[in-house]
Amino acid sequence: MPFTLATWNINSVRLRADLVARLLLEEAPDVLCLQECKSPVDKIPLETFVALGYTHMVARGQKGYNGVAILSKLPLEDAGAEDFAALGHARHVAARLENGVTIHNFYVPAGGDKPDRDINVKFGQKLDYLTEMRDWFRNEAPQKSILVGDLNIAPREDDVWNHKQLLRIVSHTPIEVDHLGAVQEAGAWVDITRKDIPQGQLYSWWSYRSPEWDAADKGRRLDHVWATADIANAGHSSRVLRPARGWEKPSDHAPVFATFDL
DNA sequence: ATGGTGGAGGATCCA
Repeated sequence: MPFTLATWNINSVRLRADLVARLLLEEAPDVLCLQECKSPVDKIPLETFVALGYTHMVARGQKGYNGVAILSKLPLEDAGAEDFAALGHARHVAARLENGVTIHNFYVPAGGDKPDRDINVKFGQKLDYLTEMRDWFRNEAPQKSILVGDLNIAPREDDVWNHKQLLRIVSHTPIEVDHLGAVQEAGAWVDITRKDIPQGQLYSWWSYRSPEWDAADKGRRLDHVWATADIANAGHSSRVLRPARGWEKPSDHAPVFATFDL
């Protein structure tokens, strides 16, 4: 049966609870993974989502920053959370569906402005976070798993609006792309979005600082859906809900969808 | 090299 999942960096789940509700109403994914909730778990407006049939949630939160949540129409079991690089941040949570599929929801550190760990602690933390993700998946050998989230890296040339111009911009530097590739390899993860949409420019994020985001289209594909081979080998399809970037008071990210034949 | 916008929380920190 088809199973539809979406991932969305919401940039404050409390400020944009109405946008989340709109997405759930109009698109009705089975599961919605949110990042940057910027809220303690007990202040997430769960009633709004429960009223729309999303009666299950697994989340980790903190005041003001970070925060990840998995909303679901289907029962979920909390499958834990990791604190890679010991940052003390709510950047990961996992949940298990009754069919045994595990969902990992990640918000990888953005990494600051300068792509040099000697002068920018945040860049070093981002690389360390990815290295610990890699080591963890090397030990776990994930199966029947889906990994989604704002990974804050656009790995391919056609994942950014201008490859050459962004080579020294955090999110597209070769060292970040290498680190992300090592995570992918360690878990034998398949990039579902790019399996389904292999050709052409594809973005999920457009900066607030760029007016005319739609016309200028200076985007990056920072939001990802990966799956292990047992899931990826069955049928699947993907899309980016770009219009959501143009909704009133939008997040700077658009939701990424994947539908699997589970 | 710089600044551009937006969220949290009430000064800056973060993206």
